[in-house]
Amino acid sequence: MAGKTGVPGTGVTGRVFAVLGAFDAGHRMLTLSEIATRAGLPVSTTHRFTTELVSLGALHRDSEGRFAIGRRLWDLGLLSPVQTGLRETASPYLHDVYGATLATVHIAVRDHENVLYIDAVRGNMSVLIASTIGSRLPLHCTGVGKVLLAHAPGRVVQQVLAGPLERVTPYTITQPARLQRELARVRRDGYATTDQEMTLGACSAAVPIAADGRVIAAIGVVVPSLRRTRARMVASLEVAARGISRSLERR
Amino acid sequence: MAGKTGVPGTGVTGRVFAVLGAFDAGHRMLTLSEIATRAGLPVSTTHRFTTELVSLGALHRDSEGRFAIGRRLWDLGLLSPVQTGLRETASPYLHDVYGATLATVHIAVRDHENVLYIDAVRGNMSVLIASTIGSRLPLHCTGVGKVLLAHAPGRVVQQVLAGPLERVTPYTITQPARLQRELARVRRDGYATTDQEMTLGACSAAVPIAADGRVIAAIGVVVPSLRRTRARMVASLEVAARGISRSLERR
DNA sequence: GTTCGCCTTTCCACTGAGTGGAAACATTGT
DNA sequence: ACAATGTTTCCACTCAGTGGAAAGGCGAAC
Repeated sequence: MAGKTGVPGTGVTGRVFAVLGAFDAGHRMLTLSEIATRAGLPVSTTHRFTTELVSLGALHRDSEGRFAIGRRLWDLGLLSPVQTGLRETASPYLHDVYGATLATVHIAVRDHENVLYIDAVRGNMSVLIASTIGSRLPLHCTGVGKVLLAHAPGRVVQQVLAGPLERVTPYTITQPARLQRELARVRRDGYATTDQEMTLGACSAAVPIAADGRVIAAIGVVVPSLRRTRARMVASLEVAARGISRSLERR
Repeated sequence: MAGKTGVPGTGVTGRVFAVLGAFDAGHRMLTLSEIATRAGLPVSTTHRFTTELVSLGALHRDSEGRFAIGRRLWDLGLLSPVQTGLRETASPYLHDVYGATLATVHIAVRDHENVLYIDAVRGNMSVLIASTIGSRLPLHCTGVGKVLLAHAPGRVVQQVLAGPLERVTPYTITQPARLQRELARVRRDGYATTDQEMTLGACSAAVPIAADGRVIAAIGVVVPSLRRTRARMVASLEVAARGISRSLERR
């Protein structure tokens, strides 16, 4: 969450990225000295960098002198390959699921020991929700996270089971053994669910997306309750997941 | 289109961005020497930069040694503020329009003398289409472009009318006077249309999105023909545009 | 198998680009 | 008017960045 304060990184490049790294989801607009503090750099150095970055379009400076990430970086980010193909392919299918369920729909990939949301469709009046596109959440307490973890290499599973399982809500699974059983269930049944394990009042269901026989992503829905709708949700998701897999393979 | 070859930029920062700038929509994966050439830098220098950028997560290197934009930049790009708020707010409304029309739906802002697509919803079996998220197209031959141009500062309009109006298809408007009349019509009627001016076989309709009394974006649809559907398309778009404006204002 | 050509990686002596403390400047609040 | 805080400019020092060259790899051609 917090933006890696300190650690100036070895070269100039590292320091430039320390400046850029001062920005995060909770800090989208920063003043010069805030950047300096958060990046762990002297003000004058920071000033020089920001000035140059602004002239390069990597940063934007508003009329009040505050900085924000610029369009140039937005452009560059969109060229990141892994996501691009997947997102564009999956997007229509996410809408299909949304249309069928009116639930918030997500697609996510695993990024080390986190789930990284790469796209989302949410209605006008959907539930709350912690996840936005680009956000990272723990694997063990989200629907898509459980799916991704269940199909991750053993090494990763070990690491997650070993590292403390953060208790996000009273319902979060924090016992390694229980999580392990849950993961086995996910592999057996082909889908994962959560019940208020990440956000109170929110349940989720998720299924894997395969390509070349490997699970590369997961799609899921978030709803207030799964009581009466679990079967329908899972069915919708499975249809979409198959469609996405098929689209990915013919190219 | 092509990725700014040469121009090493003054400082180290400039050179780093020359490296990153070697990537564009047509060149998402590059080898070391390709980057060096496109960035106008010596190979050894490029090598040093790329190595450092990879370790920072700004670049990704695949198993065959080719480079691509990394996740770190994807993350950063998503923090770019202008788009973020607008995109998230508009997204559900775009789906509404898609649901009502089954046409490809776009939202775009003006970026200098281009239209910059910031989000899109397209169906499984939609028309072709040149625009992807993040792509820039001329203002004078797209629906959203005309809307944005019609409400742009006089200075911008002058510049576009003066600069040669690129003929993209045989139907593209290339006479300044005719474009000017068209813009007046757009302001009067509150919507713009195109008929195969950007892509053969594709027509579009678009309306402005206002915030604080200024036009800040435009949404539009792309369809094979507007003959029988123009009124419905415009109506759907107007409802969505009003909704987006309202959502933007209460915050 | 050998050779050629291209791409990548490592090395290192040189030097100018980057550094950051300090002081001047601007802005805001009391 | 004064203090406090944030921003910008300046400049002497030096260390980080530079890039030519050579070595190492890889694959295609012969």
